[in-house]
Amino acid sequence: MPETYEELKLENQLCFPLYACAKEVVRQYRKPLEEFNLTYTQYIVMLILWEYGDMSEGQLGEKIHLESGTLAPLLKRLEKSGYISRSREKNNERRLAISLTKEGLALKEKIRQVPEKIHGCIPLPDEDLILLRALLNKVLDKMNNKEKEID
Amino acid sequence: MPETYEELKLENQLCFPLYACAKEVVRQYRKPLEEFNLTYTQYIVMLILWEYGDMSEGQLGEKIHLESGTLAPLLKRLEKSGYISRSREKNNERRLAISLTKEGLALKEKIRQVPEKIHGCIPLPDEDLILLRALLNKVLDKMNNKEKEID
DNA sequence: CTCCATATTATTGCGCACAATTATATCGTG
DNA sequence: CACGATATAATTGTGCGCAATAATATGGAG
Repeated sequence: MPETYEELKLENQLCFPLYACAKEVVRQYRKPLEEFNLTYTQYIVMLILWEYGDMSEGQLGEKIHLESGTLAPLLKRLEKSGYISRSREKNNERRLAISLTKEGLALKEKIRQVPEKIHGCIPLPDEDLILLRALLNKVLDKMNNKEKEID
Repeated sequence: MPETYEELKLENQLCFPLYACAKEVVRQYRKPLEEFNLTYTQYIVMLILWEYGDMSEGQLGEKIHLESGTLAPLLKRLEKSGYISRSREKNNERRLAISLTKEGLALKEKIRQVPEKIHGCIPLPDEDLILLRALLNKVLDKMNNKEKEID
């Protein structure tokens, strides 16, 4: 009986399409974000701040699934770009308060066209996109809950 | 009429769950791959070589969606680990031939348990996983074809 | 109040990712 | 053959991502 190693084939794994797809989508965002001087990850940070308001670095890290090793320098760059300000919280000087600047808030209006542009680049009917999004959100939800159970 | 910026909410976008999910999955792979001295991307390279056989750096790059800027140093590290060898093709010295070593081939047998382990970490019923995989592969397929149309 | 444990962020080191550039080999045309 | 165009890979510079560690602030027990 020949050995086919089915479980190692790319087509039969989730890891590769997820990896490749994520990279492709990030690539699509590069150009439209360029004019705003934002990287993809910085853009996600801005989305979070717009939606949930100012918060500490740690809270931000939880939402975006990033540690301070990545977030700390990234936030410094966002501050340099003028979109956020970094300051210690008065009540607890360990915490770093991340606040939107006036420019950061104003960006929200200017950048609205971007998701629309990207949407046009992803070659799948809307119903498939909705399904895909739902499945991915489901995985994230369950993974988040799993982590909390361990605590 | 209040402005809700629906199109900028995380839940309504594909980009964020895709980004976060991909990161989480890569994270799951880190530990099981550690004992083989492989990173996630190196693991994908090995999967490609096992499935399709030896090829040039450029061909590999097409399959994994990576440029030489990433691939060149990564392949040097894989060579250092003993899993592949790098040599110029006789017929065309511009091309870098990537071949599996004996250790690289042997690894295939040892590593078979890994996908199984990961599968257990992704908290979704099998039918959802199959659907998710199919949707992601569909996006990749269409994006690949789109690129080719441009040429 | 002191001291130790904990919380929070920053730093360092390594590897991935990519754009831009450089280096080298090959190919085609005169 | 010579020379410019193209193909292929390597290098450089910047930023993301993470583990490990360091630095600083807070809180609690005695």
